[in-house]
Amino acid sequence: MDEKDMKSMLHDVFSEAMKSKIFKDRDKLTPDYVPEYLPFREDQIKRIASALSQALRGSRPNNIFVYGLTGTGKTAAVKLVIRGLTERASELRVPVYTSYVNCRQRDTGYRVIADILESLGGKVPFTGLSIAELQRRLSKRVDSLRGRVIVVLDEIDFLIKKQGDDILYKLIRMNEELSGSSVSVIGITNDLNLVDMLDPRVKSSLGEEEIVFPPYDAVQLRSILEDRSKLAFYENALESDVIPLCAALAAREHGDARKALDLLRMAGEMAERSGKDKVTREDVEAARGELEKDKVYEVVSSLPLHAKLILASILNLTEDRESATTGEIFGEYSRKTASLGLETVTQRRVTDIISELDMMGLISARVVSRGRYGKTKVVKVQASRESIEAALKEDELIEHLLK
DNA sequence: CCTCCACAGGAAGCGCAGGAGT
DNA sequence: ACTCCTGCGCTTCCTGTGGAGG
Repeated sequence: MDEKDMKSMLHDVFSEAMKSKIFKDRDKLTPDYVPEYLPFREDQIKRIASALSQALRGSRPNNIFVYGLTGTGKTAAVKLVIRGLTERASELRVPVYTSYVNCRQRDTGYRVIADILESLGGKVPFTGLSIAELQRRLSKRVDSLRGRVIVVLDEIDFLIKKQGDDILYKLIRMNEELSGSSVSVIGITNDLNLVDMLDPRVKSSLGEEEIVFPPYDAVQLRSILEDRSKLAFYENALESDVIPLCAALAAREHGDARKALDLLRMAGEMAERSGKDKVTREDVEAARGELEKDKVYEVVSSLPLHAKLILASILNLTEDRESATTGEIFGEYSRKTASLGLETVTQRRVTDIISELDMMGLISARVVSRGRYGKTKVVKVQASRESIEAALKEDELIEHLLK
C-alpha cells in the first residue's frame, strides 16, 4: 500500500463513518437518552408528576419511593417528569431546584451530599470536610434558595447497603430547620427488599408515595424498540426479525428495556462495521457476544492487582472442574503472589474480594455448609471465561501466570 | 443428639492521602 | 505548622453457623 492508497483508505474509512447507511441518529438508542414519551408508563408518570406538582403551588412535594428492576424505565420516567417540572417552573417563575445523584457511582454519604450541594451551586472539596459541616452548608444553601428542592437519589440501594440510612434520615429531617424552603427526596431502587433495611422513621417518611415499575413483557419491549428504531434507524435498515429477537432476548432477562436497546444499537454498529446496509439477526447474535465482552473487559481491567490475581486463581482452579472454595482460592492466590515476590492480603480480605467479584457478576459465590468439611463459599465462573482471560492478559504481570 | 470443621462476616482500628480551619 | 476531619484499602480479632460424621 503506497501513500496514495493509504490516504484514500483513510478517506474512505472516515467518510464511511460520516454517512451511515443504517443509523439516522444513533444517540437515540444510548442509555442516557430520555425520550419525550415513555410507553406503558403513563400511570407511574402521572403519579410522580402529581406529587411533584405541589412544588409549583409553593408547598413541599411528598417524598417518593420508586421501585423496579433494571431497565424498567424508572430513571427515564423520573427524569422526564423533572424536566417537565423545571420547564413549567421557570415559565411560572416559581423557585424549584432539582438535583440528580447516582448512588452507584457516589456511594458514600459524603459524596452524595457534596453532589447535591454542587448541583445547587455550592463549591465542595473532594474531601476534607466533616459530614456535619457539609450538612450545615447544604442546609444553609437550601435555606437561601427560598424554594422547593427536589433531590433524586438513583440506585439508592447502593448507598444504603454501604452506609446505612442515616444520610437519608438527615436529608429528610432537614425540613425541620427550614422555613421558606424544603427538601423532597425521590429514592429510586432496583432492590425490592430495600425497605426492610430502613429505619422505620425513614421508611414512613420516604414512603409517602410509593410507585412500582413492573418489568416489560416481550410485546411491550417490541413496541418500545419499534418506536425508538424509527428515530434511530433509516427506513428498511432493519430486517423484520431483528426487533422481535432483541425483545425476546431482553424479555428473558427480566424485561430489561435498556438491554434491549443496547442490543439493537450494538447490532446496528456490527452491521455498519461490516459495511452492510441492513441489520440482520446474525448481527444481533454478534452484538450479544460483543456486549458481554465489553462489559467484562470494562470491569476486569479496572480491577486492582490483587483482585485480578484472585480472579486469575479462580480461573485456574476451575479449568478442569466446576467450582472452587475460598480456602483453595486463597492457596492458589498465595502461590501466585509468592512467585511474583508480592505480599498477600489476608484471607479475610480475600473473602471480601470474592464477594465483590460476585456482585460484579464475574463469578457466582454461594455459601454452603459441607458438614464435617466446614462451611465455605462455592465459587463458579459466571461470565465467559474467554472474555475474562482476554481482559486479564492485558496486565503484563498476570499474563504469563495464566496461559 | 452433639461436635467440630472451614470458613463467613461483623467490629474496630490503622495508616495514608487530601483537605479545612486556626 | 498544627490539629482535626474524611474515604479507602486493609489487618486483627472476633463470634457465628449448617450439617456430616461420630
